[in-house]
Amino acid sequence: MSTIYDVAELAGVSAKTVSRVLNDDPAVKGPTRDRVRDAMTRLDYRPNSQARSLRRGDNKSVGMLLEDPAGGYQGRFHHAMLVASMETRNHLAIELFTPGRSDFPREDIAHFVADAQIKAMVLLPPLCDYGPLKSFLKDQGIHCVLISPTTPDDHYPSVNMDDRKAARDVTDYLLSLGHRRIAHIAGHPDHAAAFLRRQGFNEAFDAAGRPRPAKDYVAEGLFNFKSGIEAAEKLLSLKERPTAIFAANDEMAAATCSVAHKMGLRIPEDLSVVGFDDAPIASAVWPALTTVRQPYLDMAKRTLQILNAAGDAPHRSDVQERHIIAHELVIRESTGPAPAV
Amino acid sequence: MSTIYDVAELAGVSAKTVSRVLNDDPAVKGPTRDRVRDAMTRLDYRPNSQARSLRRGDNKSVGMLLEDPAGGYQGRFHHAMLVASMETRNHLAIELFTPGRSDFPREDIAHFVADAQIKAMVLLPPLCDYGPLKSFLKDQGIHCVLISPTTPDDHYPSVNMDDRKAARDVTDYLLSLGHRRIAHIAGHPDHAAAFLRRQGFNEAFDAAGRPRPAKDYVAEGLFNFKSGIEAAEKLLSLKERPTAIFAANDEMAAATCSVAHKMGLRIPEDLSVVGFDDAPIASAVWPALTTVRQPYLDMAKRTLQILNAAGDAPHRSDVQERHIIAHELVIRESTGPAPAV
DNA sequence: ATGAAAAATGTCATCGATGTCATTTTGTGA
DNA sequence: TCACAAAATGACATCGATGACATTTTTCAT
Repeated sequence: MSTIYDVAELAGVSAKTVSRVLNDDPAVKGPTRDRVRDAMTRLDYRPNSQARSLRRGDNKSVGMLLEDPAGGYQGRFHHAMLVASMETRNHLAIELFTPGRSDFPREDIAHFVADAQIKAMVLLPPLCDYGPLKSFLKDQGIHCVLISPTTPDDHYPSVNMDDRKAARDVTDYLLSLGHRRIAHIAGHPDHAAAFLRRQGFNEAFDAAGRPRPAKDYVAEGLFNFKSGIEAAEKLLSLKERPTAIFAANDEMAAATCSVAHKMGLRIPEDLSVVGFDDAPIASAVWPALTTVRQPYLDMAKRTLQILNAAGDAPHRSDVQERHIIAHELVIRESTGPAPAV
Repeated sequence: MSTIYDVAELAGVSAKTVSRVLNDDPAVKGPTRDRVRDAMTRLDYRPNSQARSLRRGDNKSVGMLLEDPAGGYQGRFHHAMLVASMETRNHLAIELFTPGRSDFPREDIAHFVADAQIKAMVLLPPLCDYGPLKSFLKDQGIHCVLISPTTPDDHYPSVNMDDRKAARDVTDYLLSLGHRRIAHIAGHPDHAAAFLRRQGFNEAFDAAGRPRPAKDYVAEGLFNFKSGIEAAEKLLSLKERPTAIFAANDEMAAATCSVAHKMGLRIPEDLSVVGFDDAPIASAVWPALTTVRQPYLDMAKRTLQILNAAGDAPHRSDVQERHIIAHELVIRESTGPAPAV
């Protein structure tokens, strides 16, 4: 590997001048700059990032604690962060957080932060609501961004999507298709998102000046396939059978489709189904699900913007910084006009 | 952040001595060592890893190129690598490889390697068989380990599981349960693993001194659910219906279960089904699938062992280094004794 | 008790880049 | 043409750790 000195020698300048070229210092002009550039190319020179950040004292690594880097929400957000950090040239360091093991692996985390020279940390649900972890990081003076936390935090900014609004959009859409008998399969009661989605669902009726669906039109699910099956069976065997079902996530929506098919109902002719998340399963099932796309990539990009900008202005702890990223209603084949009565 | 000098001052020794304690140099003894240790604790000192590897010139970062860090095989291996690298205290750096974009992102990869100070790279299928990438890395002098490559490489060691043997184990097991009409759903013809699994399947019959299954007992699949459905439908409508089906992966095995159920066959009473991979779907379906567990974690551990040992002895290019990691047959509820005729 | 070997610790330079400040070169107006 | 400010470049110290080598302290045989 060639160093800045090799380049300097080849270009016939001092190392400092090479450094200036590297950092786009406007002081270096014309022919000198070109000679240096040329030498860098010829030697296939790459700056040593360790030496660089040792001297500068700064650091571009962003850390992320994950329980399951490959699965579900975390997996999809992880992917988005990787894409986003390629663009911003941030380095993303992943650490597994295994809550099972010992009470709270402070030592591991401290080690991780020091070892990977972490500048800041990204916390996803449910970790972003885990008090001991947050206060530990606060003590260590580590900046964080929280992704869709249940409770906002005074010290750290958060990046969210608007679950309530998204659920309302879904419901508005179903209403606009002429549906009047619209049921909801709610998510796990421990998740704030489940609550907000249900709220948005109800709100749409209020705004449209229609009565909210009867109590038996809202079934309790747990965000998984199995609970979706049970909820759908309950809803679809009501004497006033709904013409549309909005499930709080795609897995339960897929379960709903499967129950409907078993009962001989056609989708979307007899029943419209909407999911939430735009998880892989949403396009894998037939018919492909109408759903809400979680704006993972935009959330990841914003997260990095926040982190890269941090330090420019000190954080004001009297302002809660909540970033709301726009979602998108993805209309596929599982929804259609309400059946004629 | 405190430095080695702060510790030295507090302990009343020189920085070098602190360094010695850090590196477990046996030269430092008794009270001195204790004083230093104590000072480190009091200051919550963490060595600066950048300074350290700048000086040492070595580096513990292991790079991994992934197309989809969250999905399928790559996602599971990624997870295993994260677990394994926590133990060995290696840092794992992930870079997305998006073959779609431009012909071949040499510049991105070179940048990644330099920027993350990569010591070595781990390549998964199908990247580990991608010639241009491998020769590029060779030119850059980067050490690699290939995971389950289709064709072994003279320059780089590989870590594999024995697909042939595993398939044979599955088939032996089915034979031992008394099954005689055993069918196979093969995998995607482009994958070496598909070929090897089919080979192992056949071999079991040879070894048992039985005739190999008729040609129509081997259906061609593509490793996905849909192709599994079609293959299973074909196999289960043969007049001599098989009593056991060994699918080359779990998705196709799950598809087989679903077809069997639709036809009113009970599993395992009427039909035994075996998958391969022990993917999440294997335990998600009912009944849970008997399958072969890919030894992801052991493979990941071995990979890091190889990389951490590399450099101790130079690589001999006349020896192909192939590491075979033991798999495991996971017996669940989808297999049982052959039905009485 | 004494000297030499062994053990413990310290000094200084160094890894590759960049900040500070000094020096050289260039450009400008009289 | 010359003085002098401005622009371009360079010399040197530095970030935090460790290697090479020097120095001090201990140990032990005689």
